[in-house]
Amino acid sequence: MFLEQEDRHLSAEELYMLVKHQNPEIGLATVYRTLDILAEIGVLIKNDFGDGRTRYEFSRKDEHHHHHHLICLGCGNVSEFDDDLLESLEAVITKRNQFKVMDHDLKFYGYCRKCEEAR
Amino acid sequence: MFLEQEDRHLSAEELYMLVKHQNPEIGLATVYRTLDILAEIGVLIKNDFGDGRTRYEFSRKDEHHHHHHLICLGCGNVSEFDDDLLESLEAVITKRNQFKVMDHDLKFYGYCRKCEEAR
DNA sequence: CTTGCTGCAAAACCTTTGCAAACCT
DNA sequence: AGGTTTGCAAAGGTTTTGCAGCAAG
Repeated sequence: MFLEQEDRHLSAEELYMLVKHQNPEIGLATVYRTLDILAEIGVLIKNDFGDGRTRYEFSRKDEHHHHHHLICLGCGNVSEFDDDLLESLEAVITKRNQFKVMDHDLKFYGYCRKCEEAR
Repeated sequence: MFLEQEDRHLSAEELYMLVKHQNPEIGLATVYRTLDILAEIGVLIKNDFGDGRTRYEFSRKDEHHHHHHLICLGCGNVSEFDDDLLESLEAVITKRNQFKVMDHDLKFYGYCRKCEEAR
């Protein structure tokens, strides 16, 4: 399976449709199974943007700590955003809440330029 | 319906079980319908902690901006965490990414004291 | 020949919906 | 009566699983 085609945040169904063009007899289950494996070995990252389906993106190993997402409430498009400041926050939390932070997930919901103009 | 009983992050199913004790003939659909209404009028907040079900918590109007969550990877327990610093980040994002931020959602995954000790 | 991958269909899971019965006022 | 709310069962949407068949070593 070669899903090098896209660099975005696609759902299993969307990937299925794409892959089906190259390989019409593939099954949706195989896509899910492959995606699961790729996520497990760290090639992909699973994301939940609240639209009821899991979305996958490539994990870039040059990122020491992953980026965050800007989710447009108008068109649903997802863009990315880098920021370091949560790292220091984790230390504060660990001390203050007796909670050993392993990972974090930050999402911003709002409107992209196009959708904001259209409002 | 009186779900004053709990102050945590419960799922519809869990609330259903609780309410059923007082009122055994209630249906799960009614719980969902009521929860939807309460969320719509702002009494409850819907949360998605990645365990496949929506979890509800009371919205406290004394919070100008809502808190964030610490989710234990061991026992699944959810605790809360307050921090102001995302407010200023929103301004940066708006300028830098041409993205009008309406809301944000920050979650930390890790281990609570008990689970961390048990590891 | 044995092991692992595949596709298909069915199941699982959470949530929503249709509808008739029950409940107000 | 008229309108609303209910419970039940069925449907919905996404993801997982069982299993027989195919492929590969």
